[in-house]
Amino acid sequence: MNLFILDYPDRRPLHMKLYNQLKEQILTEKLPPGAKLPSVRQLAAELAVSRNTVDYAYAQLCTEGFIYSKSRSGYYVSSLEQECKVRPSSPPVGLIRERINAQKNFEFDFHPASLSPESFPDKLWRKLTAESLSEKSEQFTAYCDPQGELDLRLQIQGYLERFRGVSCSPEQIVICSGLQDSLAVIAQLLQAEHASLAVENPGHWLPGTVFQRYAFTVHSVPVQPDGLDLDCLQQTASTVVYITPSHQFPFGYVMPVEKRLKLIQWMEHTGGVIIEDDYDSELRYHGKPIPALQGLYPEGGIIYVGTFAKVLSPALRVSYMVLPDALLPHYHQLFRQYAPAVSLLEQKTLYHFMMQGYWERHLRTMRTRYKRKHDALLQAVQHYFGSRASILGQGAGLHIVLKLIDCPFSEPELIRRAEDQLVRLFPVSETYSGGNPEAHIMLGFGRMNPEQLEKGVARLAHAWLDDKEYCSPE
Amino acid sequence: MNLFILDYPDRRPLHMKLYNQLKEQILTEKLPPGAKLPSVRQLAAELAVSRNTVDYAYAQLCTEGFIYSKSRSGYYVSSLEQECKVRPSSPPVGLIRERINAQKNFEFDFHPASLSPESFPDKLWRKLTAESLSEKSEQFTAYCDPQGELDLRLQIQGYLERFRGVSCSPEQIVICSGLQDSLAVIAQLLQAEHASLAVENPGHWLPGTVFQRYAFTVHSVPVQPDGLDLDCLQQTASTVVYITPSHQFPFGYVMPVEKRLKLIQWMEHTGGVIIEDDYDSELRYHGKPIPALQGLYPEGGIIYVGTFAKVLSPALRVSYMVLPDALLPHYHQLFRQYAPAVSLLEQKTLYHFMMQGYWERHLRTMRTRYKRKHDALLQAVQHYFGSRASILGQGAGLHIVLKLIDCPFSEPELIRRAEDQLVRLFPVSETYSGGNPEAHIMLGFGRMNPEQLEKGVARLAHAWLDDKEYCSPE
DNA sequence: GGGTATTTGTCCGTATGTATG
DNA sequence: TCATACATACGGACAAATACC
Repeated sequence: MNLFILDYPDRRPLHMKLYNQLKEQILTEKLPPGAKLPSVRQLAAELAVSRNTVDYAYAQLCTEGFIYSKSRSGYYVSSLEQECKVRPSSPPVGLIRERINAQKNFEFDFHPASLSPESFPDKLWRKLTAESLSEKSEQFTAYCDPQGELDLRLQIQGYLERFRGVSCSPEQIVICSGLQDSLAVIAQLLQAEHASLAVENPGHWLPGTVFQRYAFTVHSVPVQPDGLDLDCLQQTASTVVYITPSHQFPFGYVMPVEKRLKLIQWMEHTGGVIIEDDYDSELRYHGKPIPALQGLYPEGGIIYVGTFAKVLSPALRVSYMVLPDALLPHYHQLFRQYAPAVSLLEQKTLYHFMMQGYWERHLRTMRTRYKRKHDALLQAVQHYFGSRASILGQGAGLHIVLKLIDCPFSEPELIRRAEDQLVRLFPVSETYSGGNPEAHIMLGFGRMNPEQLEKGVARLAHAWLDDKEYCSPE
Repeated sequence: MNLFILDYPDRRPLHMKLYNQLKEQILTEKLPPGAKLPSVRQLAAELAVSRNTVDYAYAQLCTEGFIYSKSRSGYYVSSLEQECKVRPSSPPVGLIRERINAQKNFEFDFHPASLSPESFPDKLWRKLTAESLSEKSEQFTAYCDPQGELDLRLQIQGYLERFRGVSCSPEQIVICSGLQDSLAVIAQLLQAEHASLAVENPGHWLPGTVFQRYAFTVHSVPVQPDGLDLDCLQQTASTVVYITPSHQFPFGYVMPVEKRLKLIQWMEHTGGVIIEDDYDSELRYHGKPIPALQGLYPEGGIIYVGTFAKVLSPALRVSYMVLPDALLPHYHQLFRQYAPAVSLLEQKTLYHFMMQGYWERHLRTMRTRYKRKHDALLQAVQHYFGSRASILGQGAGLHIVLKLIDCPFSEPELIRRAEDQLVRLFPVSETYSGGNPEAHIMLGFGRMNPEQLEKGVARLAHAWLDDKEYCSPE
């Protein structure tokens, strides 16, 4: 008789333990095909459990095909020609974990796109996920709208109209899994009629990379404090341009209305396309929020791209874009048969989040929270650096840019010195197409609280401004 | 059996809805005095609610004297006096349901990739999501591993090794949001060294489309009953080939071992790459499961692609691929800075699902469930079509292919006639690069239950085999 | 070899613990 | 705190299959 042990310490239920042990014995052919299992009563008595417990385990094995029941006779092991080959167990695993853990333990992390660690509404999200799962769960057994759920698109449309001045219909909205997904769709959409993209320099590295992989030629166009250099843009003869007009990345410049209108003129004359990335427009800490470029010319030609990554969660992978009406037929032609990039569950949960008003509430909460952090960082920089540094891109988003005055160190050296003080920084140079000409440093303030920000800046001042080296670099 | 409907939108608790409906039926004597009510278990299972819910309703009716319980026997309707006959109003409940059913035109849906509507484990998923959200929710405020969470990749690695004969390390695994995502990554990975892709004809339309957008030349290679025509493959001079060797789409051919080895030889000689799509390999209903091609040559050159869409949910958007070691450096170079395509929450939940053994259990349950449907469909086809049709691709997956013998109708005509009978079909022609030469029809059996399948096939026979038209088409 | 006692699968109602809101 | 709902445990009742006399 086989021995089963059920009373080992484990929080799993009895019937599951029994199920697992039986399955194991069947798979290893200790219970060979055709073998008769002990009767429900016998085994229940032997193990001192209820008959139903055994019954449940048997029933599960039955529905899964391991055993079959002959009524009023007994349970027997099926002859399964199945995958039961017991292969040699997997190779050593712990090594990979070590590699990950080997990373430096920083005390201060100025990541430019990290959010406040405690800010994700996990309990609320759990509740809303439960709601999403309990309604019409059969939806999860079929393919869904490749453009994204209509309910969610309606919510986003309303939000964009009320808060961002974006004018569109829900049919123009496409749910994406992040900027790279949006850009890939856009590149495929445009590649029939366009072949070159202009991007900001400095600017986000991603758009150029994505479009290059779709065989676009990518031109870097310098950015001035009022935004993209339009003369340069014209010289490149690009017909598509990617811009961040409301909060230029990484320097935070805002493109004034005159320039916006000129850009739209350029678009009209060249038949070009503007990709407007409004990535952190929600976060402005003083002054009026800048309405989206798209609202100035909703007739077409502008593709608006937005995300939930900066205010809600970057790990949830939900973003959206607004396509001009003229592009919709081609979009449907190319992507009608595709599947959406974002899980239906996530979409439904986000819909509930927005529909019940939590999104706008969360947005307000985050804005005041980040404003506190933002102000604390500015004050700390002012205090520790004074006239030795100037600040760019303040008043919005999740990071500022520090420009060191008369700095003797290169960017790598600055970062190395900060790391020695267990401070993590992120290079601006990667946003340049041709190196970081000046000593610019990005300081993200999302992750740390005001006290940490203050201490972090103190560490940086110590790392960089040690008077001896600073005043007399050799 | 009386029918109770509990899931109409109403905030009242389930047991109260049930109580009201039961009382209604007793008062109207649809349940006459002395009638035995369905057992607690039976009714609970039928309504898909907890036994306690039914129990509460019964208990309430008991204390109010509508029914009485004979212990260890069942519940019975009491013989009521006359006084309670006053029941004028009946709530207008079913109207909403009607509207929903009204917009659904088709009575029978043979979608080839739809799953069993009730099969998604929504309650379990809710529990596991709750677990995922309560542990380390600060992870949701930062960007995560673009390759996918290591824990999840470990689970997938173990599963692939034990069940599919795929031999790899977790570092080779990449979590993707579906086939198109996997293919896009692969195309970018290969575009530096390769320029042409061979696909099966007939076969899935997606791979060719995706690779074309990455500037690949796509060659269609005919498929024979033992798989891809290797001579044709060689003539195309392609260096990358996409195949479904375990269950060729859509015809279900299995590539025998000899041909697999020849294909590997081809790969070695040409330095080519094989993309093996194992999309529904989990679902085999008789005969030996076919181990993955990758296991025959784990040294490299084969990219293995798998998905959770066919067994768990197509709406959840999670799939995975296994890259050869040699491609990993290039992969990291291209994608290290990207964000993952799949939400962290979904990844964590799926990890818990696999880690706690639910995945393998679910898989077995689904296998037996779909086997029942598969067998029912085959039997129905045999019964209604007999020698007028032959069946391809049986014994696996979620669909079969029907080949009509001496059929006078074209594929569009067949589909139109089926639609007249409110039966929804999906064309095979889209899988051909040059039209559907014969009267092939895909019949997906995932969505319907055995009874529906039987009726659906009867409708098809009626639509197509009406003897007058069949024997003498004008 | 046919009736009978026993075994066995399969149903039943019930009680308690726990998660959630 | 309380109601709701589900998961997990329990032992009793019955009819069909089986073993035994």
